[in-house]
Amino acid sequence: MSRRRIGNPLALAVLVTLAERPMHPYEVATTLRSRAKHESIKLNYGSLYTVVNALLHFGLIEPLETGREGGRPERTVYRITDPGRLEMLDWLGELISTPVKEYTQFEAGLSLLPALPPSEATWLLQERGRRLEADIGRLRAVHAVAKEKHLPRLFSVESEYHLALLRADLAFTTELVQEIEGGTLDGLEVWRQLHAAGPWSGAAPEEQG
Amino acid sequence: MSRRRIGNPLALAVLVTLAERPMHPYEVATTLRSRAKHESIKLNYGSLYTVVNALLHFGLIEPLETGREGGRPERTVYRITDPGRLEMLDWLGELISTPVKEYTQFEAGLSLLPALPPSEATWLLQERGRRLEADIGRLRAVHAVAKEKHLPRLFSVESEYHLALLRADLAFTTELVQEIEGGTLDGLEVWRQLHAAGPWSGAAPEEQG
DNA sequence: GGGGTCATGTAATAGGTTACATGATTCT
DNA sequence: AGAATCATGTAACCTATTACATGACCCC
Repeated sequence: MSRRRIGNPLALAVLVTLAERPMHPYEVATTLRSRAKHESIKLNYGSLYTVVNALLHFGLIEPLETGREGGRPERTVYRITDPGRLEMLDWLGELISTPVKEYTQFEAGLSLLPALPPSEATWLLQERGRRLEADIGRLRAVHAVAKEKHLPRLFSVESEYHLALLRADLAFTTELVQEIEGGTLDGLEVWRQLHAAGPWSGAAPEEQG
Repeated sequence: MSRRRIGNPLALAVLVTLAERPMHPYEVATTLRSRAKHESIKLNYGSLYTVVNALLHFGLIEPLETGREGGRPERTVYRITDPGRLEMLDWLGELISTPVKEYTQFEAGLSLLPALPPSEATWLLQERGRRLEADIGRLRAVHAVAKEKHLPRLFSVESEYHLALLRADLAFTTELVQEIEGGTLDGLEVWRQLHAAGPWSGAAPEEQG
């Protein structure tokens, strides 16, 4: 996100789509939408023309032809350039080959967990478990439909990856709840005491650095 | 991130730290740093005073006392307010209880995978596998040290969660490589043909929407 | 004739990061 | 003597999202 001239993931999606064949921006958007790319990539179609202009500015795409039909606004068909193709390969390659720390909401929450009383934490974690189960159920249903339609798995690997992560998340959550409830979590006593003497009482917990 | 008046995770970290005891901003930062919270929460200490001002503005914290020692800049000790405590509980509760779609880099990459030739994809995935193994190794080493120091596991749940995700990621990646190399991935033929007839040839792949 | 979609674009705003600025104190 | 740390703050900047604006075409 730092040294790459354009960081918006929509730009990569546009590049990939134009690598397939030249299109005008709106068609790129409908293509991406029809393939439900917004479910696996954080896309904001409102930024479409901004992004297209940026790609144009850096020479990653170029206008192929521009015409109008009837009284509709003039539309420009763009194609990907050689530098654009390079950028796409490099960018996509990086996404695939290089794991980066992602800072998930839950990880942040867990690292602040001691600030909640154990009983409330337990309840919240159980709630999370239920929601994860529901999410998993929905995703599996989607996969079942995809299978019925004989869509090759190649085109839903991202969804299977997501499912794998959800399962790992659920397993972790369930186990954590059990450890708290079963009293086997190391540190549980400290945690209880922290909240026993009044609301998050003045006593400072031990330093961990 | 939308309806919450302050969305910056640093603000939550500040609230939690001040819930423990009143401090001046700089001390909050050193506390967070010493506990290595930046490893599990995306914190930008450069935004510290901006965030503190925002918290103050919305009445989530308030100045307790303000003094100066020697010729140093005057420093203000803040404490959390009742609304601040509420906000903290609500926010933290949401992070724990409610799974949200996170849009990881890898998932984005996977959803665009067909744009890469299978051979290159395989190589990139293998590279990812190696890096994940290294990451996992490092994390396990950290955990071993923590165990030696007898730090209660309660204070490293976030790290164990992260480890669980890394493992799931690695398992998925390894399996995907095997399916491509073993030729058992459904859609592999389409994929090969897509790239056989020239560079990401003009042939449009089937619609999937 | 009215609502939705086709199709493009821009201006304002929001949100956060970076860089800069200051100056004393403490460590080496 | 010089570097690092203590301690605070602000202004500029960047990036992206939101909202607005326009107008023709198509279906019911």
